[in-house]
Amino acid sequence: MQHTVYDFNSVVKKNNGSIPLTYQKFLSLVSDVQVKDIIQISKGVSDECKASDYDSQGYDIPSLEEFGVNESELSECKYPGGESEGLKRLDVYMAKKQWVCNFEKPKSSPNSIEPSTTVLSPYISHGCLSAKLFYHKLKQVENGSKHTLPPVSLMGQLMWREFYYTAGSGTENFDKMVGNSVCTQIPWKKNDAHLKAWAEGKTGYPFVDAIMRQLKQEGWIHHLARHMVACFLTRGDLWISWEEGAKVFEDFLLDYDWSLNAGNWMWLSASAFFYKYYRVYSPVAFGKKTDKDGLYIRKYVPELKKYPSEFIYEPWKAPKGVQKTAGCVIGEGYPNRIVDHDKVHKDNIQKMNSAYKVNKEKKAMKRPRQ
DNA sequence: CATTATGTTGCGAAA
DNA sequence: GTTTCGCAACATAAT
Ligand SMILES: Cc1cc2nc3c(=O)[nH]c(=O)nc-3n(C[C@H](O)[C@H](O)[C@H](O)COP(=O)(O)OP(=O)(O)OC[C@H]3O[C@@H](n4cnc5c(N)ncnc54)[C@H](O)[C@@H]3O)c2cc1C
Repeated sequence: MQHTVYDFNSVVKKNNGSIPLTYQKFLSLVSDVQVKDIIQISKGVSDECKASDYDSQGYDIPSLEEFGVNESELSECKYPGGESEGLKRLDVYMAKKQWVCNFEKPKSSPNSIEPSTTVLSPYISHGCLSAKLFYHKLKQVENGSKHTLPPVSLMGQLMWREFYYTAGSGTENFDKMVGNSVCTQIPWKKNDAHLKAWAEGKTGYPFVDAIMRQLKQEGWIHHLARHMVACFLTRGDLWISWEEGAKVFEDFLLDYDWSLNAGNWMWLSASAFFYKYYRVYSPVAFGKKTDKDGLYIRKYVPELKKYPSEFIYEPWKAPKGVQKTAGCVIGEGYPNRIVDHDKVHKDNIQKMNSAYKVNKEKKAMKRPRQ
């Protein structure tokens, strides 16, 4: 039994003992692997395996009340747990043949009010939904029809998961920078005030704050929303270690997964797998592409609800009068920006540049010419 | 060994 | 309005 579609040990073996460092390389390694059918378990627990008190309620999952949680104080549960819910969700999406066959991840929206991707991740991460079952259902839906391809297709998404599992399983200290052979060493700085502002959704950048608040409230945010806030915390704006961000994600993501979280954080911080560090997300421009009027911001940062669309992504630019009319003065009802993106992101590109230089020199030292 | 093609998903100014 | 280029050159895999 395994948690992945492919056996990552044999993938690594096939690659002469080292992990594939690119997605395309990974795909080529698994291209001729026949994925076995899933095992159907239809029977219940057989009688001889049942303890004498099998039917007693003593082994039931404790209720929220027993954990000391007052259910009425919780916000709506958007993604209820369990296998039945996971299978139901899988069925809903697999029934949309057109949608699956046209799926292109980079074109999906990070800030739609309802998720633009499947949100199967919490179920897959918790073992409520088998990655192999997802694989076979997807093959079935794609079969015979024209469809998009990895990396952008829905199947491609599942392959990203396989890719990161392979990398994570074959790399020491994969969830850290130090001692991690695939991770570029970058001199991140500690800044507890900035880290706290980021984690609480109080950076003063409405799009970033909306995403962090959705994460806290609902436990799931879109992949590109993760890009936005991960870039902002690390190489884009705050220059704080990706490990700090990963810890916050671990606390709040319903779909938290050791390999996927660490791997994607390294990607976003241009520490591994992705290297074009001058591609920096703008907290003002990025969200506008898919949500010009900032409806998403208005939902998760309600103090800005009444702002005109012109200023919803950069409320500090609104004249005082407009701020007052909208019922929220910047610096009082909503925080001032903790950094100036236009300035710091340029400085940070320079810092990335020198970090890469140092790394290159170190690598050259380690492997002198034979 | 050197060279070259490729890479999920940036942005903003210039042409 | 659309395409191209700068950021300043990235790493990896293939040849
Ligand atoms: C900084 C950062 C941290 C992340 N941390 C996690 C995490 O802890 N757990 C987690 O499951 N995903 C993580 N992801 C990956 C990705 O964002 C989520 O898997 C995806 O958004 C889940 O939504 P979905 O099920 O609707 O995805 P879909 O687009 O519907 O994809 C289907 C499935 O493919 C897999 N998948 C999709 N995208 C990725 C990806 N980039 N990498 C690996 N597998 C992927 C997931 O299992 C997902 O359920 C992270 C991404 C970033 C940028």
